[in-house]
Order: sequence, then structure tokens, then C-alpha cells
Amino acid sequence: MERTDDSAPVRVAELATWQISRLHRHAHQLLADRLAAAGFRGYDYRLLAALEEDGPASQVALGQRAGLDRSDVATTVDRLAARGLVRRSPHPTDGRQKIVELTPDGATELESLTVVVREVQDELLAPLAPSDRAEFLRLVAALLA
Amino acid sequence: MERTDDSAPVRVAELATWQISRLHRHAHQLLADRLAAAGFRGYDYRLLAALEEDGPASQVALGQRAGLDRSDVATTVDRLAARGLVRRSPHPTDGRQKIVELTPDGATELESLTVVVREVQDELLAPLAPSDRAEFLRLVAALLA
DNA sequence: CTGATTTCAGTACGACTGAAATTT
DNA sequence: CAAATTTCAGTCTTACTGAAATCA
Repeated sequence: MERTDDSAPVRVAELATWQISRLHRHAHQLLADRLAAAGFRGYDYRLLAALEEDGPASQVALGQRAGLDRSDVATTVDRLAARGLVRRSPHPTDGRQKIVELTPDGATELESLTVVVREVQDELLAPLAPSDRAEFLRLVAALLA
Repeated sequence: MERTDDSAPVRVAELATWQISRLHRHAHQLLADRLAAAGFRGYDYRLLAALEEDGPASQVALGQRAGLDRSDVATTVDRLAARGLVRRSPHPTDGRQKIVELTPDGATELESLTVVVREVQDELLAPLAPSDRAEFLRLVAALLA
């Protein structure tokens, strides 16, 4: 019987999927808690950031950029528009589309959220030496490629 | 103004929290899809594996081992007991506790699930060279420490 | 009475689906 | 007609909370 290196019993707690899951929960909670303290949820930040980075867009395009489902874009835009942070206007020529754009208030709000998000990144990666941080991000990117 | 290396605008898509989130979804889907094909969900596998690894336990202890909330242990044990994969019996002396243990059927089922889970691990880490896999797991563990 | 254990009902967020309405 | 866009209502898993019931 051929046995490879990993023939030893694999405990659930040591599985890569499980470790990644724990890391995700850790990272997600750091971020979600800080966003919630500012009155936002994850979808809100993602959408606002996508709008700032790539400018106004239709809701379909926005969803692709922010990683949100078409359906969740609608409700997230609703929520943010009610707070005056984004504006939803009809597309000038295509009556099907609605173009979403950041308002000045939204841009201001996003600025302070960005500070928070960067702090979370630093806090998350703090246990690693600077060289290890880059290495970690490289490996994660490789796994996702 | 002092500027560190990361003074460049940080795109959401490049944030560590976001990359980790994507990696988690990738890993989670690989696992969840395979488990679902076998008729199980994540909670089921975690609970079964915890029972095999550390033996029978009260539901509180089991929850700590499997990373499940007290409340979710109850419903998960219900689900597995209905399929005859675990047995719930009263603690011999402490009337508050219920001891959960793996049945022979449960052990058999877990064996085939374990094969699936190992395949998922391999598939997940496949993009990395063997030395990089160990490095990756080391870095993840460091982040969680 | 206090504390531990289990259980139930309900909430929350993120992610997703199907179908309808509108317009191209 | 088909295809694209938005919107609505609903589902699903994971994770969690509060309160009741039982028992030590």
C-alpha cells in the first residue's frame, strides 16, 4: 500500500478548509464589528468602495464589481440611497438600466470607512512579519488563481 | 507627511479580508458541494468527526470540540440521530447531560466522508507547490494564534 | 437558590433562485 | 420575438441570542 506523507489521521481542527474557515470568521468579525459600529454592513462598504473605485455603473455591473448578487445590489442601493449616500438615476438612453453613483455625502462617509478598513487589515496581519505578510497574500492569490 | 509602503490606494479586491473571504468561499463550496452530494451539511461532518476523534461527549462539550453553538448541536444531533448515525443517551449520573456517541452506521458513513474531505483538501491546495502548502498552513496558523 | 445542560423559537448576514415587469 | 435589467419574494447554511425547562 502506497502511503503519502499525509497518511497520519487528519484532525478536523487541522484541515486546511477548517483553518481557512476560522481565519475567515476572524477576519470577517474584525471588519463587520467595525463597520457595524459605524452603522454599515459588509455589502454597504463593498458597494460604496466599488462605486468610488470605478465610478457610476448600472446595477448589474456594480454587482460584478462589488461581488454582490443582482438581487442584493437592489436592496443595498435602496438602503444606501435612503441615507443619501448613493443616487440612483435612469440611464440616459437605455430605459432598462439605472445608474448608481456616489453622492458627496457617500464619498465623505466612505473616506472614514476606508480608514477603518485599513486599520482592520493591519490588525489582521499584525501577527505576521512584514515579509510573511507579502508571502501570505501571494499564496492566497495563488490558491485563488 | 510620512507615508508607508501601502500608501497607494488599496482596492477592495486586493484587501486581505476580501482575499481571505474569497478563499473561504472557494474552499467552503468545494467541501459543501461534496458533502451535500453525500447528503450532509457542514455541521453534520464536523459533529461526526469530533465524535470519532474524541469519543462520546455531552452536547456542550461536543459543541466546543466541533465549533458549534450549543443550540446548533441540538438540532444537528437530532438530524443525525434520525438517520441512526449518532445515539443520544442520558448521562448515567448527571440527569442534565445527554451523551452523544457515534453508532456503527455513523462510523461507516464518516469513513467515506473522510475520503471526500481529504480529496477536497488536495484539490484546494493543488495550485501550491508542496513546500508552499506547508508554508501557507503555517502562516494561517500564525494569523489565528 | 445558584449554576449547568438542553431545548425551542427566533434573529441576522451573506449568498442565492425564480419569476415578474419593463425596456431594448 | 428574444435578450437585458431591475425588482420582489423567498430559500439556505452558518452563527448566534433569549428564555424556558430540567436537574445537580
